[in-house]
Amino acid sequence: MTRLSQERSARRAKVIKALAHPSRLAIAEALQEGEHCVQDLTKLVGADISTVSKHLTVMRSVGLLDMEKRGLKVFYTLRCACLMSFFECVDSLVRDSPKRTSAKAQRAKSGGRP
Amino acid sequence: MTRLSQERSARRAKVIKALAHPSRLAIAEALQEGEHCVQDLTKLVGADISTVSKHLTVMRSVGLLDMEKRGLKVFYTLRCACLMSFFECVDSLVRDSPKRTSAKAQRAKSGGRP
DNA sequence: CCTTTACTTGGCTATTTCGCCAAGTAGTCT
DNA sequence: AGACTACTTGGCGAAATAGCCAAGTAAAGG
Repeated sequence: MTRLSQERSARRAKVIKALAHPSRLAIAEALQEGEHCVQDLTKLVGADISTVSKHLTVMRSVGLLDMEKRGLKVFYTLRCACLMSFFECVDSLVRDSPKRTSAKAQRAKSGGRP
Repeated sequence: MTRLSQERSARRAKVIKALAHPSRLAIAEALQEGEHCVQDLTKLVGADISTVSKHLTVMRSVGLLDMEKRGLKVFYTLRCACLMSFFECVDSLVRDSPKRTSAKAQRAKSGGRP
């Protein structure tokens, strides 16, 4: 692997990691329909507000979100219009994954003597 | 958030987590052009073969990959045809993310008195 | 049967991530 | 100024991840 493609994978991984958490996915989904403040998102995911704030910081730090303070509230918006199609792709995997067996079981299946 | 959408986010997160690592992204990218055996992928990512094998197990366990043993070698293939378009989306974020400042700096910027 | 090749698994430590509580900051309102 | 609301940050223990080495398994070939 070239040095450049290593760096590319590292940069991509940072963004994808920032998405790879149930609460953060729920946040991303909620934000597709428009901006929300931290309070709303906190109710949505049902965790401590400090936890949610840190999730938002993570997502913002990789460029997934924008923030804007208006009065007391901070509104977050999605910067990525293409998430839904990816989620559909992920969901299709979730749907039609065969029950996955361990490599051990796999070996037994293909190589097993009767 | 409903119980059902919590579960959905959890399932999605598992798949996305399995992608959220530089080596695993490199593997996914290599496999888009066709199957590869563990040896090849090990050379590609430049880690111990046991490490690569574990990465492959993770990816397979969430349905991203299929494996097939032929002779001594084990060939892995991608089960997800839609990764490239997602990567392009991620890359666009990587490209045009403004240099992200901390919330502290952000506060100073918008609210600072001259 | 013994060796070699290709891969997986176990076990371990080091690092990272998660989530809460407590404390701090920033606006708003009286 | 003081009180209140909305968020962020620091800190810390618990849990998950990552990587290596060593040991195990499976197929191929002498």
